[in-house]
Amino acid sequence: MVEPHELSNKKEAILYSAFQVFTEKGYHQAKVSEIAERARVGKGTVYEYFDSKEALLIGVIKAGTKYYIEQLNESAEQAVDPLGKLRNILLKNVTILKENQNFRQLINHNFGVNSEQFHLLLQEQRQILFQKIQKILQEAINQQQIKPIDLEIGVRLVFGHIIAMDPEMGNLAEEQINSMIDILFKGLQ
Amino acid sequence: MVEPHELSNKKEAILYSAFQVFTEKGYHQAKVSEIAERARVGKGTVYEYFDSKEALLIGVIKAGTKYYIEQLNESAEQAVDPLGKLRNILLKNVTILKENQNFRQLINHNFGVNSEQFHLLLQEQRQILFQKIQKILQEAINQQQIKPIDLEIGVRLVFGHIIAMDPEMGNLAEEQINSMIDILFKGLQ
Amino acid sequence: MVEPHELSNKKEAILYSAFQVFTEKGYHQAKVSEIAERARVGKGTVYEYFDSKEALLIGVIKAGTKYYIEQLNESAEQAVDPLGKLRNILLKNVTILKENQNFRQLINHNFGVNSEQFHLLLQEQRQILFQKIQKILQEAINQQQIKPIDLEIGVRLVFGHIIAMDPEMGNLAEEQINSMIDILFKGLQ
Amino acid sequence: MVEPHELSNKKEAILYSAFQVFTEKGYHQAKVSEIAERARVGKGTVYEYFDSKEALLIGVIKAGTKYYIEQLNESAEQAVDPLGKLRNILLKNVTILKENQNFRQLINHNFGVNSEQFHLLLQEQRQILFQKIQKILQEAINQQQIKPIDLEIGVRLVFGHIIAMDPEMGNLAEEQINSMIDILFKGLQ
DNA sequence: CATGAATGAGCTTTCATTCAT
DNA sequence: AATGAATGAAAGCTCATTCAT
Repeated sequence: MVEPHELSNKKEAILYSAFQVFTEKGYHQAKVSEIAERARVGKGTVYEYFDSKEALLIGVIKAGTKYYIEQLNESAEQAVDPLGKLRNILLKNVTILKENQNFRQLINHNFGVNSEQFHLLLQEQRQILFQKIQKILQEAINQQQIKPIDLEIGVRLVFGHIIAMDPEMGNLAEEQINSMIDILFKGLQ
Repeated sequence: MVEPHELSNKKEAILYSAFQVFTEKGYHQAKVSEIAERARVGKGTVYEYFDSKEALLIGVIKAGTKYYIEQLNESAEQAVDPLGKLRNILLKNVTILKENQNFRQLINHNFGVNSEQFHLLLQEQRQILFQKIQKILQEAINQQQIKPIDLEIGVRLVFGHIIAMDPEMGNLAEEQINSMIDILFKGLQ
Repeated sequence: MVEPHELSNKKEAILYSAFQVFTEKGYHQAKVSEIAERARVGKGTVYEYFDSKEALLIGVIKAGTKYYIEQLNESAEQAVDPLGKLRNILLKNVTILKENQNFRQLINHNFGVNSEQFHLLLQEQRQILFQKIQKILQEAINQQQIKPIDLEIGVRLVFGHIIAMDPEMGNLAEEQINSMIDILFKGLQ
Repeated sequence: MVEPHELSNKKEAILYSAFQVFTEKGYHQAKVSEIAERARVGKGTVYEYFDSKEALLIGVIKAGTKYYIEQLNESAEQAVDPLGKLRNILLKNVTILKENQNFRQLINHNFGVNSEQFHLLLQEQRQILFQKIQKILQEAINQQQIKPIDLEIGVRLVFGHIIAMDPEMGNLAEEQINSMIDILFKGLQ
């Protein structure tokens, strides 16, 4: 485990430390002073790199979702046929959430942050994911792996599955996860 | 639209006013003083009826989820066969969320409230809903309307659909909603 | 032990209940509502009999010091010669304070009450005690039991002894108390 | 007279300003905001140096009693024989209390503060004084300046004298004070 | 670039007191 | 005379942010 202050550059140290603190305590309970301490920098230094506590949250979320989407993309690329890609995305998603429950908490526990910017960012990130899924679904339709459906609906169904398999509701066996995906695919065929 | 202070009894006026304010601003941004003002009572009066700001949030959530679950139950009862009930619940859910977007916000915007009690309450309410769905799925299996599946999986799939049809991601036409439900049912058969 | 609410008339019940609560918690920690409850009357009723919380404290102190001084007087009267009276007063004082430690606390714990009236009252009561002592000392001088001293000094010395024998600093054996009085008398002779 | 804000360091300015306000108004009537204002610092700054309002009171008392006991010690050291030391302590005590009536008020007016810590501190300080007196009395006994008495009693008698000579009951002439001390010594011989 | 001492706006909560019944 | 629901002033404390060094 890397400690925040061991990171080479200060901005990253602050970001990582903020990730930890926001995750553990939630935005409102998190203190800038604690973030600074864990990053082993002065409180003022945090403000050299980020305009405000909220900007810090935004930064953390940005870095987090970037990583998340990259991971999903990578795992998608390891399959060739569209349904294989979709299955990989769904499986990987469970893995990421399970291995990194903090990440989930980071977003959920901070949903209460009433900030236009925060919500726009989350929506934006969701859009990126949605477009990826949409593209895969279109391929699947083109290759007649699933019947032609309204893509809006398709994306939502996949997203619903992502939520349905969230380890926060309790862990699922590999087998159960695959069954759930099978049911989705069967419905779509 | 009824104004909070028009409600006959003070407790209800406070509860309703709190609902509005929590919804609009989120828990942390909400001021007890504003809640009191809108309910046209003194700040102290709020504390006559609720022990703390948090107790007020709990009260609001309790009233809200009670209403929500009652509505879903009622609409379920209007069908006789299990899949009909399930369809009704899913349809009604969309209607409730659409008509009452505040309610969604109330829960989402306050998810960040770091309170044991708050999370327990939400979990408890979700359990009630889950048990209802589980019972319906069992009936559907018994009547051979769907194939015998792991109920855990079944409940999650329905829950995933509830999320997938959330009007917050944009409104869906009646037709689209029904197709989504059809896909679910097809997957389960 | 008599409970406050068993007293025949409401004013006394309130007074006694106030005595208990002020004693146990001190003036600032005492709540009018608790005083009312213990006296088994409504909060409003307290205000029928006393203008304010402070007036209630004054009332309690008045009743308490009246009792205290009466007791000292009575015990003084049980001796005939002045020095005997003085010894009795000093002995009785220890007994009262020991048996009724609450009474001490009532005065000490509320010394912080920053009220002109309160301090005047205490001073007034002290004056009454001082005059009694002064009179006895004068008699003792007249009867040549002690040498003629400045009465101001004499009164203070007796008062100092009262404090010196306070059971709050720890209990003294009967024998120790008498030794202390002997030392005082020897000094005065 | 030095104004609090003229003190070189902030902590001292706050301490002195707190001393004034606690003295003038008593603990409960004192507002942290007023203490801050008089020290010409922000309210938050007070909390940088002291954890709470109560910690501030403790700090003030500590500084005050430290000064008080140091003064008494110093004046004791200016005599060689034990009874001389005792006389010096008693005389100095009157001077301190007279010159610094606030100090007395600080302790008396705050006796009502219902805090374990506060009372422990006062008791502790009283013990220090008592031990000093006890040691002197023992020396006096050893040197046969007074007859061998129970030291517990001796200490109390001296303490009673300290109270008896309190300028709050009215000023005493130098001569009167010395007579009072003479009476004590005569009693002890 | 880096710091952390200083700041003060802003919030929840308590409770003496009032007054309509 | 008796009540207690309603009130709102008042105060301690937190912590994001600033800025002089």
